[in-house]
Amino acid sequence: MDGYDKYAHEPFAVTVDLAVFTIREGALHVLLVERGQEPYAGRWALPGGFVQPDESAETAARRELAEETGLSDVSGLHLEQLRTYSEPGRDPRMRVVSVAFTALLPDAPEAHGGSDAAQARWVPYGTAGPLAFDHDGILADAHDRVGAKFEYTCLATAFCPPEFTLGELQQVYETVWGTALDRPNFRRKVLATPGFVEAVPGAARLTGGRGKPAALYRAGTATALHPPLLRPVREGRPA
Amino acid sequence: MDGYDKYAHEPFAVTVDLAVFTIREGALHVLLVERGQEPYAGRWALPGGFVQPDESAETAARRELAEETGLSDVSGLHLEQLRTYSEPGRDPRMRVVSVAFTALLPDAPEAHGGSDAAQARWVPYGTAGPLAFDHDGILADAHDRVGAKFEYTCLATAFCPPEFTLGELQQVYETVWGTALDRPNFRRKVLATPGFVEAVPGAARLTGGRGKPAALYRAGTATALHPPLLRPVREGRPA
DNA sequence: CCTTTAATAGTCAGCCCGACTATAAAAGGG
DNA sequence: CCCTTTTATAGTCGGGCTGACTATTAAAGG
Repeated sequence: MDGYDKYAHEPFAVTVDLAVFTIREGALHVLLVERGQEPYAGRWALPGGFVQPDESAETAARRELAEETGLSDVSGLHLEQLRTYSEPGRDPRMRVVSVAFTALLPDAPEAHGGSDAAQARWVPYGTAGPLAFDHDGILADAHDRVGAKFEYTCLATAFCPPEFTLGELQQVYETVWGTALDRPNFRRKVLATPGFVEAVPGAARLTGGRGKPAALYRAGTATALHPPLLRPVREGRPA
Repeated sequence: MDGYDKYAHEPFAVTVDLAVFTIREGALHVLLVERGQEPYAGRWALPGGFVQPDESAETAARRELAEETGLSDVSGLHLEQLRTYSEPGRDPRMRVVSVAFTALLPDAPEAHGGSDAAQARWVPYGTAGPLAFDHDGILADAHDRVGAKFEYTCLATAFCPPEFTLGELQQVYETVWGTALDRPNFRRKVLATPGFVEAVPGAARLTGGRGKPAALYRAGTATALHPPLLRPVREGRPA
């Protein structure tokens, strides 16, 4: 970081890009916006925007998250820096360095237009055509990261409402990993991990579906999973 | 990434900062440079520099790595993006966004001055006083990341020379984790993981120390560790 | 030649986990 | 009202990984 006298080149624009995930009807969805201008006019893209002079990338990301989702309070949502994308040609207009973030939402509020003219929409993961810029790569990296963190953190509860059943938590894992899990074993593992979930004192849900009503749980205080909850190895076809 | 008409603010300077680790005489060392100018004149700092207009942050990081270590070929070294630091006040002179990287070196070539005027030096991890800027935090984050990745990747071989003994590999783990490991169990685990290490055909080292000569191994082709090699839980005092 | 040192081999019990079966408690249909 | 369906929850059993530990081998040094 010495040698500031070298500062004799064009400066950079710094943006944030957001990969915002939620689960709707048992399927993983991503928040996308439709671009109205060139380049990539009409293509879908990750929401994002410029970092303002007085804010950090994290602050900018949370501000964009609030704007694009229309939620009034995004302070409790999981927001995590993914990595920074800085290839020289990634934006044809100018030199843009983008700090990518991943966010996880429990329920899916209908995306509203936000302050920008662009329309924001929830799209099932994998169904959107090629995205603008290098956003396909960013989105894939974000999905990989979330899947990997599910193994050794309690992150999955970020997809759940404040109170949830173990069946719902298991569906979150199955949706993100794309794998079926054994219900008794999943239950045993979650309950055996101290601080992962804690039982809600005197309640059990019944009205919802048919079948025995499930007990309700809240997210616990733990953040890491020791030992980890490894996803099953798919040995059918080694990818 | 829409709304480029908003681009009506001061631009950012983009730099890379490097946390370069190596192991010398059984102790973890970090590459640091001494600052010659204000601010933080005389303080130690992580090596780094500006990203040039025609290069990505990764390219800039590898270029800086070559300059600061004096190595002619850094193409095979492990270099990994850590995260980006963008707090508005982190550099008192101007708005600087820094992409931090972590690098791992097998042997420790004596640090030479590099192209900059600043002197580069290997310093035992933890012994350097408060570093310049927010580099203490970056260095701590890098150390955490390396320790965590040792659990579920084959990254530890990046600290080893091309051919090494299992005892040396174990010392790498013990140095980074700061924990003692059981030798037979470590050996069993490493050899049971396919692709972690592969035996060198017909060689055994003898001249070095007294005791039975150890077999030599090379880094394998595997990159991930399934199941992971978890570091022992220190239950003496819960940090 | 004996001791020291370090690598390697082997043993054994406990725990976690995958696979599986059994029971409980609701809804729905005849 | 009973019986089936559905889902949650409890329990079992064997294999594999792991921590703790002991034994053997092969060198160096006095």
